[in-house]
Amino acid sequence: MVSPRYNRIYGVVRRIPRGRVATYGQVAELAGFPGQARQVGYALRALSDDANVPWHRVINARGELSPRAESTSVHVQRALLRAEGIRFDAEQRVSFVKYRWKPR
DNA sequence: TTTATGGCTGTCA
DNA sequence: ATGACAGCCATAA
Repeated sequence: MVSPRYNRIYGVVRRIPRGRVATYGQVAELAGFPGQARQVGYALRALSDDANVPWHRVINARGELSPRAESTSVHVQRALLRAEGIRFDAEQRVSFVKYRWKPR
């Protein structure tokens, strides 16, 4: 059994459409925990592999992928995003103007 | 209970 | 543009 906030966070992440990205802060806010972006990171970190959550669509406020314990994960994440049609610039950053998820 | 550590973020030098 | 700092607070030990 997981804590309610985690479920809340997972729910928000699941709403991110394909080909779009959201920041940790944004997810935190939508989940009802403004300013707690870090907790979002923890929630995603604790996420099991078989869980149906597109964790790769969540990136940091700079438009970059957040490095995790596993150094390979960044590489994987980037591959997943590109597979969804998201482009990276020379700095390996995502354009929020184009891909930022705008929930209504 | 106290400490240390984080897949973050905004501000300032 | 890059680096340092300070808040947010849940987990693990």
